[in-house]
Amino acid sequence: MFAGRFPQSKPLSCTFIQNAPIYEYHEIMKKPAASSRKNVTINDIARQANVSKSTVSRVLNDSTPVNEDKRAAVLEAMKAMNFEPNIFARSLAGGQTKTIGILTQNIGSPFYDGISQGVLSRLTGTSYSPIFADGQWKTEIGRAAVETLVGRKVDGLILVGGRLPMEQLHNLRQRLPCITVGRKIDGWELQCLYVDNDEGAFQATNHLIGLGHRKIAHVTGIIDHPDSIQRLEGYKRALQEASIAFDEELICEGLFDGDSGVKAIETLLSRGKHFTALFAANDLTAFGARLALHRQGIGVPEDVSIIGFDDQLEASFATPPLTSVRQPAKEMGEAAADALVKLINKQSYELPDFPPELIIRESTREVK
Amino acid sequence: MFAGRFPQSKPLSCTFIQNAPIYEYHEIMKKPAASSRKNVTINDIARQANVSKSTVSRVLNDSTPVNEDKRAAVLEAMKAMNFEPNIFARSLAGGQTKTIGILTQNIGSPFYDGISQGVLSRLTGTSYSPIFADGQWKTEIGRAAVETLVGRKVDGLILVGGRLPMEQLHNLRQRLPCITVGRKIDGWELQCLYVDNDEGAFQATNHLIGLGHRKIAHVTGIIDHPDSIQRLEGYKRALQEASIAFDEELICEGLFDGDSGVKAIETLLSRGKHFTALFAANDLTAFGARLALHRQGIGVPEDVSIIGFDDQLEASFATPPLTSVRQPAKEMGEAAADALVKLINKQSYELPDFPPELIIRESTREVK
DNA sequence: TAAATTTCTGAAAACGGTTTCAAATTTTAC
DNA sequence: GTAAAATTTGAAACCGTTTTCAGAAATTTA
Repeated sequence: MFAGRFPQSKPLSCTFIQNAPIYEYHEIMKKPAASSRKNVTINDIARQANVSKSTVSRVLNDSTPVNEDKRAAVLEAMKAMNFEPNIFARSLAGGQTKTIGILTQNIGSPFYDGISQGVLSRLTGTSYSPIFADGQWKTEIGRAAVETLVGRKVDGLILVGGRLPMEQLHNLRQRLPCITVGRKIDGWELQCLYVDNDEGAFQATNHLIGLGHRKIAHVTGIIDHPDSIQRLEGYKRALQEASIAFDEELICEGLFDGDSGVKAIETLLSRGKHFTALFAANDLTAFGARLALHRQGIGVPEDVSIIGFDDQLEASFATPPLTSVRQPAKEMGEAAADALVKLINKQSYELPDFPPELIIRESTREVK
Repeated sequence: MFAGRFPQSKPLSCTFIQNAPIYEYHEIMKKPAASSRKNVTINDIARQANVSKSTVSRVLNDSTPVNEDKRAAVLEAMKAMNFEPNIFARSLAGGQTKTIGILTQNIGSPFYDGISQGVLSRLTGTSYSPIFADGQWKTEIGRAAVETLVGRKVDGLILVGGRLPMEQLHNLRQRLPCITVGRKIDGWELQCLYVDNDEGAFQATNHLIGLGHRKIAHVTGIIDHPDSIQRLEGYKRALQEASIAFDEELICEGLFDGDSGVKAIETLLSRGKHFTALFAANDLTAFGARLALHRQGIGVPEDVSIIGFDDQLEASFATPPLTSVRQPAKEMGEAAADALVKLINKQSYELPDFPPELIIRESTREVK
């Protein structure tokens, strides 16, 4: 697949002889004698501590009171023999799998990536391990991905974005604890973490209006993407509240990428529409637009103000630093992970609020 | 699959009584009566197909030839009853877990993120599910993370970056298939995917030299990070080959973030060092430097040329578009996933080569 | 056609835990 | 001091597969 781009100048190949890869560095690290690596089981512990395996199991799970002497003996044996319970045996026997499924939408967006990062970082160190599956923002693929995760008997599910129909979501929720991130679902108030896109777009647009701008262009994201729709809504709402007529010609359809910003500027200029500000559906698009304007000799923010959405890391270091709507992606991921773990363990929890926040930098200023 | 079980158009709940599904109509999705949601097992299939469970298992694994009639009967029964083997039972019984462990270093770097993405996307759709654990570029945490993954009996391991000492790596490799990405390890030629940082830095520096620059500053990454060290090496090597004396004062220590770029410029200016070009350890740092220069009224590329490293998405849309060393992160992740799956299944494979590639844009030009 | 092979197949034993159930022991109540 | 209740405990069943082992059936060979 890399044929064109990455010429395989030095193709290395690996051949197996009698199923054993050939290693060259034997002297460095001797493998612990394979035979003795037999896993320590609950039975070994039971024997060592002179109790039944039921008792060991009870100590392990703290499920039933156990006499203090025996408990101590068991614990000691476990420590001495370096016992580690077999996760698979445990889950087979009906327990939890200590596994959490994450459905991501792997589009390389800093927002969605940030969420995954937050989840991952918060789960590291707990007894839960995350299994990721990718929905690619496609309904069908997402459905299959969820199926995979459920098939792996995850204890809970974090759904990041995605397009699963409500029906399935409700169904899922009946079966196992779920938390959704980046998607607002009525009736799921307690299992839903999201930034109000509409509100963020409203704030952004309103900020421009407050600076005196009246001709505000907007580059949308992928047109049927829920985030795009809501951001467009917020933009419209702000205009309306300020009694500014919505002008179809100031809208350009984009794809959340940099090129969309470039093309949008070209389109707007070719339409001959005058505009003094631009609200882009995300930062990357804003960068593209800023570049295109620069090429046309149009200054930012002297001639045109620009606002992005995401407040990704690079926004602070753009020239000029980009005003943007901050979405606390990583924090949301962390909160989602925390909440799910509590939900699984039937503990009560609260979901913090994640209001969008307008970060004002130097790409916006009062209209000339 | 999902659709089959949970038909959307007509909300149904499915109850199994003596293995025969009985459908009842409900106006709203209702939870399939929890008690009766008994999973279909190999035994049910055996009964239905009138064979022993051993035979079912054989069909399932294609491990031993089975009479064509029976095989057909089994397959039919499996389809009819919508059988799905229990992964945990399978792994307990000694089989594979169909699980792949990924050790990431979650620093939010576009390069390392891209690798994870590539791995994830390539694994989606295969029978393997990825479990992620985060090493945070810390030896101890990484060690614990690997421990977790191994404890989950993953079939193979992808180690992305990280600082595990060689000893442990060799040890690991004895125990299960491993592929490392973004780290070069002698003796692991067949299990190692990396971009030659030294070479990339060399190309970058050399490009500047070719443009006539002689006073080339360099902002390093985190100083003891292997990538940083190698990039600094490449920079030095290029200078040396061009007989340009290495000047300690042109080096600024950074942290791979945007601020490092800003600070570096401040430092260089305060040192009163004259420089006509800057090679930054990564794009983000380059962005920061470009911004700081802009603030000082120093033009890029008119007065100072800048080169970054990573060629992240935003580089193309910076003002001016940033010349950078491309690392095909996602492709590497994909290749790693492919290779590991083959390694696990004892198939032979080849590792493509991933040479760094200098992407020349508009942030570099001939020295005045 | 009988003997020797080769193919299939099912019973039963793992795999490593959890959980039910009833017996054994200790406490409490009267 | 004894009956009743509560607390611990171990034996055994079970979770859903894979795998070994030996027997049955089909095929070859002599």
